[in-house]
Amino acid sequence: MKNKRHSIKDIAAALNVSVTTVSFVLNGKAKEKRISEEVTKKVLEYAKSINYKPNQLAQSLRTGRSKIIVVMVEDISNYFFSKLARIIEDIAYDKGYKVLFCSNENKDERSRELINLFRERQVDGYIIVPSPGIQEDISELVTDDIPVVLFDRYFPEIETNYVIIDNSEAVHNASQHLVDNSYQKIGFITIASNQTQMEARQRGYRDAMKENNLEEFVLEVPFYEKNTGKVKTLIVEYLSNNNLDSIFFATNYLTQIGLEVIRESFPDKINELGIITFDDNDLFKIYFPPITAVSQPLEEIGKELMNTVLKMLKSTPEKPYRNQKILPASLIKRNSSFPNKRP
Amino acid sequence: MKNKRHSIKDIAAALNVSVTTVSFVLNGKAKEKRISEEVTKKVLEYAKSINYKPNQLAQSLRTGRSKIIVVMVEDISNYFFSKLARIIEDIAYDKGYKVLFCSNENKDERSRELINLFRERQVDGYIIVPSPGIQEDISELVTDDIPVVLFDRYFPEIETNYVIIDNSEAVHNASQHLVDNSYQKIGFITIASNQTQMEARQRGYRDAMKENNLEEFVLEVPFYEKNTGKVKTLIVEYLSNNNLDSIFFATNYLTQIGLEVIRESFPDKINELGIITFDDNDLFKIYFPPITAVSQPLEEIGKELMNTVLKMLKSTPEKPYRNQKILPASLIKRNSSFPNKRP
DNA sequence: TTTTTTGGCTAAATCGTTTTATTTATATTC
DNA sequence: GAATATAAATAAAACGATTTAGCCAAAAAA
Repeated sequence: MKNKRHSIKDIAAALNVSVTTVSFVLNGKAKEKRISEEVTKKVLEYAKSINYKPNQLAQSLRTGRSKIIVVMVEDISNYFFSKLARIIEDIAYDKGYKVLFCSNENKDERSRELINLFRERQVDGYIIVPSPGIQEDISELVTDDIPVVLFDRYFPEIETNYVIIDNSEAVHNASQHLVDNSYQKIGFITIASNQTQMEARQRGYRDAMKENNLEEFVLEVPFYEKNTGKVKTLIVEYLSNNNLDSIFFATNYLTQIGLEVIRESFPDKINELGIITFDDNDLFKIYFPPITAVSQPLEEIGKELMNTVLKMLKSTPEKPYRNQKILPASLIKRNSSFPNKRP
Repeated sequence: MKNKRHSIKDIAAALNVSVTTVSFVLNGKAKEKRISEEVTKKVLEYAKSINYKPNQLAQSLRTGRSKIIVVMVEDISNYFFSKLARIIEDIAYDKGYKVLFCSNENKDERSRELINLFRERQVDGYIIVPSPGIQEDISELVTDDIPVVLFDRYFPEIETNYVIIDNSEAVHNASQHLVDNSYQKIGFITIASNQTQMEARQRGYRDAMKENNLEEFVLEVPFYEKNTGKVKTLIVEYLSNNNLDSIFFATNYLTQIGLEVIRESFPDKINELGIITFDDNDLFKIYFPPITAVSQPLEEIGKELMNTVLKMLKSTPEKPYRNQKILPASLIKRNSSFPNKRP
């Protein structure tokens, strides 16, 4: 019962026409290449009847296009990235592309490895959350005219397409929201990093504090410690030393650790501390208290990313498609940032 | 500066040897094919010097192997699946395979579409969370000797490899844990489905109730309603009509909705109702109260899955590799299932 | 010396497409 | 009637590898 796969050759043989003719017809070039209607019809019907599907590998080998797009994120198991992956996946399959997801763990070495791996495979385009030090590798892709779109963060010093959100604006607004709700000693817990998105977030916080003549309390924890123990200790100290009335967590990851710390070391504070987190999560909505979050427009980001790659694929080196998009984030206000609505 | 990619032909030309020779050497067949040490060395060195990387597409076209494995899950943005994806990704890249993730949304139509898509691409192996009605398509893969491993659930009626966990045992234990902590009116909220894993979970609950002479309270909500509204209503009714002292949620997805319902409609109950959920989530640990969860051994599942596919790839149709693995799940006991430790 | 073996290497077919250049037959123009 | 134009189709090269079958010279065996 093993029905062998059919090739264009089989069709040609069966119909007594040449492989070329079949190929032309199947690629919709019948008219242009002046294949008679009669033959065209015959080929199409037969192809359909045997359920012919072209061998994509052969096609790719010949055309140099693989119809595969790589999405490289920091960690695919992260809520933000996995939700986005799902959206990108849908759009891509819709357009006849497949998507390879991979995680670079924000490490340059791994990013490089992955990019090389994919270049061997002649992947058509890249959507990348760049780790801090891979400007050069990205530049190389760009000069080789391979479509790349960065997101979440970017390199101001190199000319690339990117889709990001207005981090500083988002944090600024959210900080102001805390102020408006009469919080006065607002802490900001972030990661020590000079990546654009983290700098922008911190800037947003600092600006808001300055505007309101409030003291700034910033805690920078070292970048992605594997064991969260150290980070926890730092947060405990920080919370003990500063008598804050509210905290802004600059990433989802920190929020999780932060909440854990609060639960373990300051359990009674959970219902009075104002809390805002960057990046939403389904569960924040049902937390006690529900947690106010800066929410990135996932749908829009996904669409914009895919659109950009697809347009780049269609553009020529002479007339490259340029798109540097900054989308606004929204603040989802929940109880955790209203003193009067607690818990 | 665009350094064109090198082909085997370039090497051959540069060294004045044949393409065949180069290929033999690069595939480690120098000895076997009696290529002199001198030539072997020359080729290897040159290949290295120009950083030669074979074109995988051409290789795949010729050999029929693509070094790609597909992982098809219900929804990649789901916590359980995305965590697992991350683990599988690591193992695969380590072994020289790439992984294509995709989501079938538990729909047969989509599963079929995806499988066909990938067969065109001559993907080497499949790891699949099967939607309810695709036995035939799976069977077809099996009879065509394409490696498939099912997981999370399986089809008892067809002979396939699979990696699952002992769902009934896990739920049975967890239910007993509730009983041991003096809960008496234990509800079980699940999805109306005859998939193996859901049936097993319900069986585990019912058996435990019977053994303890406790009444069974099962709520089956319709399968994956897109808008959660209906499900919420059902849960509200169910909770109002039965004066339960504890609830067992059969999936992560239901837990989220359930907690939302409790938060909205029975906010004071959150601190007395016993709660257990199937599938853990990072945030359950820091919930108020922290939620007891049945936790699947992600690492192990991932390893087992990849191992199985890889072994199947190495086996012959005459001597197929068989592996039907049932792994135990563990119960992570947190406050939500101890009346005396609340909240 | 002739035949056989073996060591070292390579030509050419193949995988399944796409695409360029060419052929053949018929119709049109001068 | 010869030259040209057009329609319809095809042969063959190419993409970049792997693999089968075979060549040739030197060494070993007869």
